[in-house]
Amino acid sequence: MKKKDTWGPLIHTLRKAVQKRTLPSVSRVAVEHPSPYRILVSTVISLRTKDEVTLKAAERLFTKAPDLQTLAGLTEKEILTLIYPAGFYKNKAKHLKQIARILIDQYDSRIPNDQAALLSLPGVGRKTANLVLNLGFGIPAICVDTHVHRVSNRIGWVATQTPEQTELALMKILPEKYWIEINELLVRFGQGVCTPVSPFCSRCPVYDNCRRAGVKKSR
DNA sequence: AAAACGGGGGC
DNA sequence: GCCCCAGTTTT
Repeated sequence: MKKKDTWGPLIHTLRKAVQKRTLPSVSRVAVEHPSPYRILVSTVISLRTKDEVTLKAAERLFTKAPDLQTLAGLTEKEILTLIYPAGFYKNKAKHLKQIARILIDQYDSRIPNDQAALLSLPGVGRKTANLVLNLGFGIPAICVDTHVHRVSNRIGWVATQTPEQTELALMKILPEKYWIEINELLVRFGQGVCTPVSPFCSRCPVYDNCRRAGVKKSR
């Protein structure tokens, strides 16, 4: 006997609230060029960097380095120039070159489709690894960024301190079939409605459950 | 658990 | 000027 799934309607409600927002940068890359290589590279670039900057940096890099071999052939400085001014560009350039080298030497020039292998790469944490699994391979995983962490706690889905705790808590309460879409949905909701300091509470469909954590003023 | 990495854009 | 950005690594 199965309990009725109340998540479907709730997710549908949230989706309507963010309907008009454009996709995050990595999702746009995924839509236009659904290759694990592009997902991985654009996700590394997207770390703490605005969508538009990420998109331009990724496009520039992809024209010079459309695959792992050409990426490994670029110097760190060349990569750095291509992805500037994405934040942390020195670290990212170093990591991208290292990643290309490691994948060519140890993974048969392929992007691995398992979490442990992805996590072993420099500059790749849980959020990046899970996003590559989701968008690159269609494998269910919950990737928790600042938006997902903040929103999940505010609207009362979880009560957690760290992103990893949020990931585990969401895996417990959310049916696996929603794991992929919930990432992008909560990010877009966090960007467009449940923003960090002055959220648009007037547009929020789940206001009644909100803890209003960290909310200074609402709009 | 907290600091460091980091330039650009929004307000 | 201050805050924020689809976080990760180091201390």
